Amino acid sequence: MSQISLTFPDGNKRVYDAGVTAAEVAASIAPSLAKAAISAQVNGAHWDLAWPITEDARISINTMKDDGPALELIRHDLAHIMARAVQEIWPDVKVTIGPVRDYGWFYDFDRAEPFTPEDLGQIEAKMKQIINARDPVKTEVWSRADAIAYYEKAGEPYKVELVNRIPADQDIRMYWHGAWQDLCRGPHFQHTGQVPADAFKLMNVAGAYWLGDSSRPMLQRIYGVAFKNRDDLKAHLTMLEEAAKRDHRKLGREMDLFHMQEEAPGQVFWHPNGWTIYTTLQDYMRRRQMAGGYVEVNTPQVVNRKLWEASGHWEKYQENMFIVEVDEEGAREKVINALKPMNCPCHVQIFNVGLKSYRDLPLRMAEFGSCARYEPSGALHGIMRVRGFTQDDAHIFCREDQIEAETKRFIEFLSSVYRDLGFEAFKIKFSDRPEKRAGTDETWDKAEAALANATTAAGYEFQLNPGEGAFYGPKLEFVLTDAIGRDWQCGTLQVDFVLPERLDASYIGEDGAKHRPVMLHRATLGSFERFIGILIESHAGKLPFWLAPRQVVVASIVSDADSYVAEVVAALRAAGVRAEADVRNEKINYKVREHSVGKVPVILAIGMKEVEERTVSVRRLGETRTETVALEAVVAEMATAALPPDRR
RNA sequence: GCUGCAGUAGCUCAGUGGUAGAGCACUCCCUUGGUAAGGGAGAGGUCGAGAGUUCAAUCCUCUCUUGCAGCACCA
Repeated sequence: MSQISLTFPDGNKRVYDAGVTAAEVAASIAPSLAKAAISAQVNGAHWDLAWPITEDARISINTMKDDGPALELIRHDLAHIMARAVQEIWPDVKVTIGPVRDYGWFYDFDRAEPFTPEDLGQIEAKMKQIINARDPVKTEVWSRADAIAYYEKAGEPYKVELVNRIPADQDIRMYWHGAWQDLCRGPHFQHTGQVPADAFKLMNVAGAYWLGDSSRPMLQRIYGVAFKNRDDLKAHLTMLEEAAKRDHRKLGREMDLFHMQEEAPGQVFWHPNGWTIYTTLQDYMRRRQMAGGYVEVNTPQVVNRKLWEASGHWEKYQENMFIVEVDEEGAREKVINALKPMNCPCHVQIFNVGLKSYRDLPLRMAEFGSCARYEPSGALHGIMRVRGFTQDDAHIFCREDQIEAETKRFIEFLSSVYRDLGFEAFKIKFSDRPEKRAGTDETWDKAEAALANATTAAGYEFQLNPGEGAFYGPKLEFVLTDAIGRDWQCGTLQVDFVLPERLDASYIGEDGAKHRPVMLHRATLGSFERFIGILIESHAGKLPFWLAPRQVVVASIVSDADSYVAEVVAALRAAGVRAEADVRNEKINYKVREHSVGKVPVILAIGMKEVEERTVSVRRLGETRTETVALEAVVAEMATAALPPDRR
């Protein structure tokens, strides 16, 4: 038998017979390691203890102390254990796939009856039985034909399809937990009893299309979470509860920011408090954009279909557009308009008025553009995914050789804005050419390189989203995360070669001839609606002072202080602070509680002592201590705090 | 759009085949109280909309609508 050399993490090498398993390697080092081993890393790959090693390799043995591999095995084994539990309870259920994901796993089943919450309890109980049975896990590599024959006989059509989809150069691995069998690439524990029986929980059931394809059958997906021990599970469940308290839909109601109602699904009724946030943010963005070399425009909401036909939206985007038909007197047929879903075609119309010179480029045309999109009903989500929203949109008309500089300039602009708004970290996703696309490969090469280079030059890394670009050009997405970890695209920058062509935009170059500009679609916040949703969640409603709708509440302790309260409020307002008086016939405890719950950053309490001394008692949100400060000093401090970041 | 679940007072929620209840919020009265809920009284609901079954529907059935979770979508 041939021999192989294995290199350990400390650099030591040892020679083994080819085909030695990771379990045998562990045993050869120490009995204690053999006992503690759960899996191995072989040349970086996560390796089942039972798999043979056939060539020279770097190896390290994993134990339960190695979080990454341990959690991977726990969650992965639980996926199979859950599938087995389901099939033991309902033998006619068809199994499909069950991968590990953040904090746990899911498994998709085909079953005519829906799973109920009671079913989940029953499945959990069965899973614990399977774990306690400590069934051995066995792995074998099979031929494709054998695997297909096996699953056909077993009546598992989804598995047959999965086997057929495994690439030719990959092993087809069959696993058994006791007598129960599943197709899986592994690795797994050695027996089911290695999974902690008290550190997992089945969370919910939801529909999911087979293979993610909406033309395929809908399956039932059961989600579970799992950890190494019960405390970690508890901590996770507590974290979810805390996150729910930060939900912008809940805080929006509690802080009286906005509401939505049946008659206008996916559209926001902004209340005074919420609209204060909105306009404060918009004022800030307007100043930043002016300083950043943009010109601001405004364009129509309702536009005739002819423009949408010319831009291509009528063909590609009609399903998402609100169409407005108007009976015009004397007209042969109805006039058809659409609410604008995007601002770009309108901006090109402004660009097209008069002749543009190369000296005008780059022309950065901004609009707080109110858009309406008929989003699919299931996609709506609070104020984060809506049908009516306002983008902080702009289109940069430039030459191809200006794309890179403009992109870098925008990333720097965006990151400065995000920093001002409290987002130090954000993700950048880079979506490159899709299969169906306009433009030549050469142009795509240039555009993609420009985006990638500009991102790197601005000092950021990006995550590649292969093939996810728009048909008209590649794009960057700037992604922020909500309270429970869902990603939301906020900012974006998209290169567009197509629209200038379709709408015949041109400029006169140095050579005196007409040229086609490139358009960069870009948004910094994305939409005010979504961004404010993120802002609320990331601050748990405790917005920075300059954005807080009510910055200061001046609360009387006794009614004899009322006139001084009014004086304090007036002084604060005169200094540009959003201040309100609370002289209700309530105890100070009550007022403090109510305004603390309402996330007012500063409460100034006023009793007779303050009246006599011309001071105020300052209580800041999140603190229980108070301090007594002279009125003038507080007004000056609050006035400074109320300044937006770009004015400090 | 798809699958599942849900819609009862402003909010959070209980409840029943014989047309409804709690707590908080709201209004009024008492209370002037020093930093997270003082006390009392009162008002408030076409039980999401429509149709059907029934002597009788908030409750059962169907359709629609909105929301929630996930999937799909996301120029």
